[in-house]
Amino acid sequence: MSTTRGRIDKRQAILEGAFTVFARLGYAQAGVQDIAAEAGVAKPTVYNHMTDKATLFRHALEAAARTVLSERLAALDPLAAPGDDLTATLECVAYELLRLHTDQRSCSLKRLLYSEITTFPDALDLVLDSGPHRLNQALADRLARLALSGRLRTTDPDLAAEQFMALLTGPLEARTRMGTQQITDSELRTMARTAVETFVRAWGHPEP
Amino acid sequence: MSTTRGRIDKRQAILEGAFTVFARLGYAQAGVQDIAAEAGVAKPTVYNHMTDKATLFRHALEAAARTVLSERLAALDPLAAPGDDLTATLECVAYELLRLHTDQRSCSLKRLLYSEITTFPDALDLVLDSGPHRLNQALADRLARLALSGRLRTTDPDLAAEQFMALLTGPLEARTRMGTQQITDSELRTMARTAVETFVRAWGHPEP
Amino acid sequence: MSTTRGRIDKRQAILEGAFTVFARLGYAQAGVQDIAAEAGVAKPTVYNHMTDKATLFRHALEAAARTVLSERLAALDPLAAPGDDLTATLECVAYELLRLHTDQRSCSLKRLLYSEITTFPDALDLVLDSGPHRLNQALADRLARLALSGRLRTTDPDLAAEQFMALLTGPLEARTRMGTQQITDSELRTMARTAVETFVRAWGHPEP
Amino acid sequence: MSTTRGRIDKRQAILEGAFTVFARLGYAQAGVQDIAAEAGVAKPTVYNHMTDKATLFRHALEAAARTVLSERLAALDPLAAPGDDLTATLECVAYELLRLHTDQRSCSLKRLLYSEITTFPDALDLVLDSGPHRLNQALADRLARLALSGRLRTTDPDLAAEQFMALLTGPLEARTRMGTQQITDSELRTMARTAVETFVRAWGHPEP
DNA sequence: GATGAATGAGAGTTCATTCAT
DNA sequence: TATGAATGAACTCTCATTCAT
Repeated sequence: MSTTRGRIDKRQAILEGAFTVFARLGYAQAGVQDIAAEAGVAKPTVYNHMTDKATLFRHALEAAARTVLSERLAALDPLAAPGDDLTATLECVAYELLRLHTDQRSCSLKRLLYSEITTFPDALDLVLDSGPHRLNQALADRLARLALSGRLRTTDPDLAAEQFMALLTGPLEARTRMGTQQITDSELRTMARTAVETFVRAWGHPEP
Repeated sequence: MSTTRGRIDKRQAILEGAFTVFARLGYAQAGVQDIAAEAGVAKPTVYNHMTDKATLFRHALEAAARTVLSERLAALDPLAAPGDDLTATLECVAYELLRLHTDQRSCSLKRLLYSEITTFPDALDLVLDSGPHRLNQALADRLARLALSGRLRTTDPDLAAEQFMALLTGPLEARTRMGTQQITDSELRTMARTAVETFVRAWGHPEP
Repeated sequence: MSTTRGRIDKRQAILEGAFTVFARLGYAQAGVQDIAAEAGVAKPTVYNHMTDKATLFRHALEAAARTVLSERLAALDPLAAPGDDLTATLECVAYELLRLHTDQRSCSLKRLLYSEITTFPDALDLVLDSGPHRLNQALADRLARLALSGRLRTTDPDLAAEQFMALLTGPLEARTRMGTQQITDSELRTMARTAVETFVRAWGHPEP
Repeated sequence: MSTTRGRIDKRQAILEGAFTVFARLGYAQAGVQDIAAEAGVAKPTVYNHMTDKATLFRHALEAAARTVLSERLAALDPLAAPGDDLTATLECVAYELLRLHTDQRSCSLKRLLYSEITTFPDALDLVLDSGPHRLNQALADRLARLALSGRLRTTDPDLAAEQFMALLTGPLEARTRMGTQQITDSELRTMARTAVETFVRAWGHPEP
């Protein structure tokens, strides 16, 4: 068992090291050497697990995307049982999503995707399909429930979800200088509040 | 004079060729050879004009960014003299901005920026500062005027501008698969209308 | 015992697999991996039997050389008891030798020797000494007996043997394109007859 | 012109260096590094002239084969105007051929051919066709003339040529240990005399 | 000023060989 | 004993960059 365990650990270490180095240097600049060093193994060991630098890249991307997605999905949980104060719940979710959108891994993943789209057109399928799309859909589901129970007045939950995410993350890009600048937690809360405010103004039920 | 002219032309050809090739292959994959070929000159000629591959990249990026910015600024012109139908004017501007955001050069520029942020931290200053920031500011100016004349009810034109752009371009990313997929013109118009609709609902003056 | 048996079998399998692969790819191109696969064992097992790739090569060569030599020696048997028609006997032996010289293993062995002479100068001692030399000597012995009994008129059986082999195998090289082209059996017979004819004309007793 | 000259010189140096190193180490063991060093140029320069290590090998082989062939053809010249003593002329030619067959380049060429036949099946076409075949044909032509003028009694000059070469070079292989051992000049002369003697005994006109 | 030729440095990939099981 | 996994060393080939023309 320990053998298998060791092998799995090494594979994991390689994938994580690969993502780290790719994120730091970009695909082309990152050397397999560097990745091996980061993972604490020898270069050929990398090739024993992955056939290619390209394959390594794809797998590293996929693993990171999986993690990122599940974190974001988890952030939607509060919407499943919103308290009396819908706006507060939305702000809570919004803040959490913002926080996740600005963390290291998320930014790196986005950057890597953008940079290598042309070289790895198929990487999009690995990441996008199981990424934003699924998140949007999950969010739309929640919003649909809220609409059904009369707490939102949209008839197009997909659109509402899309615009919620747009209002939330759109400003992020400029403020973080495309993910290069950290942003204070309080500013993050403000952004969440602002976005929710506009969202509610546009889609919220005018409670008398 | 013709010599000087030829020199300028060559410089221009090199910059454009560079941007084309960088966009196609990314910074690291693009060879100076390829760029020289694309520009129709010999490799050392490139070095006679630019000291470095890095310098070449920066200049090519800068030139492209200038073009992109001026196009976008021009798209805001209708807002200077909006007709009676504000919504229609906004939709017109929105559509034009969307069109510009989805064209080849814009997408390539964005991709290149994302990919090389870590390698060229200073490229952001060249592009961002004279890019989205200035566009946002110009848009905010227009919106402020509209607010002053009572046609919008915001007191924070910067925020309004930011959210206008967010509602507009946020959905773009998913729909064009990060710029890799073309999008039909009619869909573009729908997106413009949808964004403006929500924007007006949130910020428009409730005309009785 | 079965263990010992299995071990011996494995050793044999490794040696044969090694020769096969070396013959197919050459020493340097042949991977120990390939050899292990051909022999149906794992790579380290090869190293359990042979210390080195080089050692493996030497042993494989030696084994093949032994086989080849014994086959050729056996082909000389008819000369021990030549019938009345000496020419016919010679042709028979000649044909058999030619056949052996053109078979797969012989050609491969020759090729391997030539290719790795510089890398394995000692391989010559393993193969040559117990190869052509011994064959030549055996043939010379037979011819000496024939001379003694008056059926050949040479006084230098070594020379006669050498020239017999030369006349026989010299044309082979060109006709088989250095062993790459198969040759029809009838052509083989013709070549045997032609060589013997000339040999007899030069060395045969002018039977009145 | 000097530029062109320099380029040609370098190309020549590379080809010669390549042949030298390939001969010394074999195709697979020879590093492009080594070849470049031998030629006195940098590694990439080799790649500027030849696309591949394989291409380099082919060209080097071809060049060497051309040289070897022309030398051997020149050795046949005396047969064009044989003096009164045909045997002497034949011995002279035979000796020269032997000498050429035992020189460094010839042996190396043969070794390289044998070693890489499987990897470079087309190399045979480059070398053989313009090699032994043409030599055999040229020799056959000379012998045909001699037969016509009544100084040989063969009716099959091709066969005679083939056997002449066989008698000459067949013993060479064993005596030089496949080209690894030098051979004294006097032994070379003896071998030439012996071969011619047998040849004349078989094909020569029985001068009364 | 523009170019063909040359190069130093370095990348990905493979392989013979060795532990640990 | 036989093997899966790991590694150090080496190799082919590429590229940004610089002379000499």
